[in-house]
Amino acid sequence: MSGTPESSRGDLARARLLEAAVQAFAAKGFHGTTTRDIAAAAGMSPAAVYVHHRSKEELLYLISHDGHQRTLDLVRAAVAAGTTPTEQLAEVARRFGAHHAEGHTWARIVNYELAALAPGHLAEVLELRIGIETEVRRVVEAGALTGEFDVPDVGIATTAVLSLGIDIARWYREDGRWTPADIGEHMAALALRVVGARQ
Amino acid sequence: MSGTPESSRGDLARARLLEAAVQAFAAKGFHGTTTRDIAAAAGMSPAAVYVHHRSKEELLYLISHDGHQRTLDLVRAAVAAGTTPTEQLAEVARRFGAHHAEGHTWARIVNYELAALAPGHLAEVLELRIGIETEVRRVVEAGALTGEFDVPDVGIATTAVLSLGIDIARWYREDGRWTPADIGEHMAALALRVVGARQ
DNA sequence: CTCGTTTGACTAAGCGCTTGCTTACGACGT
DNA sequence: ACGTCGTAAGCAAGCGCTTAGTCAAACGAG
Repeated sequence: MSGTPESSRGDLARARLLEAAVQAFAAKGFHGTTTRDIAAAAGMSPAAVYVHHRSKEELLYLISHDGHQRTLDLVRAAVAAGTTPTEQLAEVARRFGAHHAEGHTWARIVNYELAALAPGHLAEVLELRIGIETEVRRVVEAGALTGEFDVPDVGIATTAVLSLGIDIARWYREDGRWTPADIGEHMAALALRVVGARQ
Repeated sequence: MSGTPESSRGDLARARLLEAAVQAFAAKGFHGTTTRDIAAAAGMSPAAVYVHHRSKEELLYLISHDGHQRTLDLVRAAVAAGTTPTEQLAEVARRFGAHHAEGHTWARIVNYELAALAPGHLAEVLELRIGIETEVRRVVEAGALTGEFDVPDVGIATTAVLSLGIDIARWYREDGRWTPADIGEHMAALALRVVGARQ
């Protein structure tokens, strides 16, 4: 019991290393990053990584799991914030898009470094991904059922909405001319067009 | 002057190594792949890689450059195959989508391994990417001008069309329920919705 | 309050292994 | 006999991770 559990000396160092790993993995990929890179970016010696984390892969897992969990929570909150499928889909796309622009750094890791996860960790993360996809699919299905949407193929429409959001992590630049909020608005409009929503 | 230039012994080995590199880079990423992986997949010794190619990075460059060039050619041909922006955009999305599904393996490398290219090679490849984007943007702009399309933002619409195609490389599985041709058809329809084309 | 002891954060050094790539040298078709 | 194609062996560098130990802060007995 030494002070608040969030701000102990060790926890701070752990978070600093994690943030350094996020930047490095996003810029150079998991395999392109060395543990010495991470340590240097955190202003510590190479051995410090192993004081606070079990392995380089564990750092990736922590980033990936946390990123997926937060995204799943965000999507569920967006669905809960609307009453009709149209409202729900727009809100999901808006928040999902803004989230991926704002957090494009970790989003790159979350979406493009899955292959570097250990089998057990990958399985855990894939379940969260299925959860995210399922949430979106349900909204699309509901809209198709009420006739609000016109979707030739629910799977393609779901994938397309997710694609538009995920791919933001690939093309987004902070010095570009759109803010995350702008992108969220555009994504909401695009998602409604993709599902053929009645205007 | 020894036989056809395409089928000499050396050229065959070169192509075999290149194909092995495509499979390996796509599965494990550039930095996750070793030159021994590539040699083994081509059924040769580790040193054989360097008989036919200058470096591991050169293999990536050859794959990336060729992939981009073929995509640019494909987009230009698709534009030339239509007369109105609506026809042109549908054809671009159709061929672009089918191409990315059919060639999802190299498409992963082409779109997600840019950071591993040497600076000079990267610059060359980025110019081809700009060419591809420009072709699509011109069609979107033309449609907006004729009133066939309803686009609040040309940049976002262009990016969205490209996103839908590029992201196929991430999610496409050969054992899924859509063929590349199916995906091409869906992409054509989705692209028209994205730009608000009059039906 | 004092002072030896404990605890946790951190590092210098380095271990065993793998990496991209090179060198020296055979094998084989023409 | 010659040039092309290929390999066995290995080098220097870099990799993930470990070990042994330093140091400052926290602690508890007297």
